[in-house]
Amino acid sequence: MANTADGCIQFTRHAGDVLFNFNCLRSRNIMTDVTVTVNGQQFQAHKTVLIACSGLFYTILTSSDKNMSTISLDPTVDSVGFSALLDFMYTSCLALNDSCILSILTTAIYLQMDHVVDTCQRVVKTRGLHQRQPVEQDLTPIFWRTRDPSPSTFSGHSVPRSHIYGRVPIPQGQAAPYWHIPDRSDAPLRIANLSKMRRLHSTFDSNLVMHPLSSLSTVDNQMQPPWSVAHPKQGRNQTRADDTDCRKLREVKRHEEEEEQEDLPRSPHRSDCQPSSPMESSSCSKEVASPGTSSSPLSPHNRQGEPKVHYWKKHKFIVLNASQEKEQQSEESTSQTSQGEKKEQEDRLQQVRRLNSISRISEEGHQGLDSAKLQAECSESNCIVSENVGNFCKECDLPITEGVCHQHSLQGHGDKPYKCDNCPATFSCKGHLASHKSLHMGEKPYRCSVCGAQFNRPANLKTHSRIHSGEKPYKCETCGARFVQVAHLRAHVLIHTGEKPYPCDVCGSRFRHLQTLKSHKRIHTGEKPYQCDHCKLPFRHKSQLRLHLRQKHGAVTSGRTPHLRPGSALHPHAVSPH
DNA sequence: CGATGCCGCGATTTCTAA
DNA sequence: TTAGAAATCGCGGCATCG
Repeated sequence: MANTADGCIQFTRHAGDVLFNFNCLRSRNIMTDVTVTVNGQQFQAHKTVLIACSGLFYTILTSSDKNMSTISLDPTVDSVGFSALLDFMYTSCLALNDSCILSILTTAIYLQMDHVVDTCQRVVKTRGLHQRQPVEQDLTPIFWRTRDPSPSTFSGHSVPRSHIYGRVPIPQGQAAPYWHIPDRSDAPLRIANLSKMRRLHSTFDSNLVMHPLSSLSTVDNQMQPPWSVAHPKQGRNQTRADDTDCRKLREVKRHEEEEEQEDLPRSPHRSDCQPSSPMESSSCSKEVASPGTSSSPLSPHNRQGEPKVHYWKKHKFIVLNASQEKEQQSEESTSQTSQGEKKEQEDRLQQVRRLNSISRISEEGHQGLDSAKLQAECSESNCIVSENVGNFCKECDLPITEGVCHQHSLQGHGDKPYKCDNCPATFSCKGHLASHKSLHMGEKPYRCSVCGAQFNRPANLKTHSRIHSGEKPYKCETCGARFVQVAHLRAHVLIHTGEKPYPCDVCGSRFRHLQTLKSHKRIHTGEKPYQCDHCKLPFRHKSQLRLHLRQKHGAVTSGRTPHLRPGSALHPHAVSPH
C-alpha cells in the first residue's frame, strides 16, 4: 500500500489483481456480456473492459443500446490483431513480433487505442517494418451502425439487438466525416492527431461539448474527435462553451508546442478510461530508478513543493515475484530504452532475482520445506525436524514448529564434541569453542580507534567502523536507500515487496518485523512488562515507557545516536534523498 | 574471516477511542 | 481534537557457521 498526497491509501497491486481476475472470468466465460465478431471469429468479453481500453468501444457501448450483446466489427479488421489487443486489454501484455505488429497497429488505430498505437509505431519505426510492409488498410475509424435482424440469445435472454460497426459512409445528412484522413500516406500524422485529440478530450470536463466541425477547427481542423458528448445545458451555454473550448484548445496547443520545442516528455494526459501503455510503465520504472528526480514519487518534495515527506517508504514500486519479473522483461522487450536505462533495469532485475532468492530461502525457513529435504538438511546439523511438530523439545521445552529448524547449538544437542566448561554450549570445531570462550570471559580485544567501542570479533568492529566512515555498501535499488548491513537491506526490502513474514498465531495479524510481532503478542497475553519507576504505570511497549518518561517525568533520551526516519524533517533525506 | 541471522533499541508515524 | 496505544523501521551489536 502507499499513501497518496491526498491521504488516500493506494493498494499498489490492486489494479493488476483486478485485471487478472477479469481475465480469469473471461477465460471461463463468466459474466462476459458481449460478443465481438471479427472477420467471422467471435470473441467473448466484458463491456466494461472494452470501454476502458478502446475509444471505439467506448463510443459504441456508451452511445448505444445498453442491452446490445453483439458487436460486429468491420470485416477488414484482422482477427489476429484484434485477438492480440483483446489479450492486451486483459493482461497488459502485448506480443509485438514482426509478423503481426502491423496487424496489431492497424487494429489498434481502428479501435482507438492510441497508447498501443504509439508503442507499435515506435517499434515499427525502430524495426524498419514500415518500409517493407506499408499499411494497407484504410484506417479511418469512422463507424456507423445498422440493425442486425438476427436475434441474440446471449445469457438466455432474447435480446433482439445487435449492431454492425464499420467504416462506411458518412452518416446521412453529414456534410463531412467526423474524422477525415485524406490518404494512407499520412498514417503517422493520423496517429499523432489521434493522440492529440485524446489529450484534448481528457483536458476537458467530461460533459463539455466537443464540436468537431466548429470550434475545434479554429485551432486545428484535424483534431476532431469521432464522437460528441452532450452537455446538459448545451442549448443555453453553447456560445460560452465554445469560447471556453477554444481557449482551452489554444492553451493545450501552446503547451504542446512548448513541449515539442523543449523536447520534454509528453503530457501524461490520456483518455479518461484507458490504461497506461507498457512504455508508460517502463517510464514509471525509470522514475523508481531515479528517486532524486523531481517527478519521482519518491522524491522528498512532492509536486506541490510540500516540505513534509509523506512517508515515502510506503510507496512500493517493485514486486518481487516471478510473474512481475517476467512482465518487466516483457516490457523491456517492447520498450526502446537507452543503454543506461537498460543497465539500470538489468541491475534492478539482478537485485530482484537475488532478493527473490533470499525471499525463497526465508519463506522456506518459515513456512516449511519439503519434509524429506528438511530431514536431510537437518540430519547434518542435528536439528529436530517436522516429524516432531507439535511436540516440545526435551532439552529446552520450547515448542517445535513446522518447517522451523530447531537447533540446539547452545543446548548441548548433537554431535558437537567441543563443549564449553562454563556452560552447556557445544561446538562443532575448536575455533568456535575458543571464540565462544573469549565471549563468556568478556574479552573484547578489538577496539574502535574513533569512539573506543570494543568488540569481540574483528568482523563486528569492521561493521561498526562503517558508522564512522559512512560506508553503506548495501543499496536498495527500488528507492535508493542505503544500509550498513545487508540484513538491514533485507528487512527494508520487505517494505517494497509488501511481505509480512511474521504472523500472529492468535489473531492472524501479520508483521514485517519479529520484534513487532513479539510486542503485538503482548496484547493477547495482557503482558505489560515495562513499568514506570516513578508512577508505577505499566506499559506494553518500551517505546511507550520512554515516551512517558520524557513527557511526564522529563527524562532525557539515551546517549545513543537518535535514529531519524526519512519522514522526519530532521532527517537528511528530507532535504537530499540518499 | 566474511556472511548471515537474530535481537533489541528508540525515534517516529499511524491508528483509535474518548 | 487529543492522548494513548500500536505499529513501523532504521540502526547497532552479538553470535554462529562454513
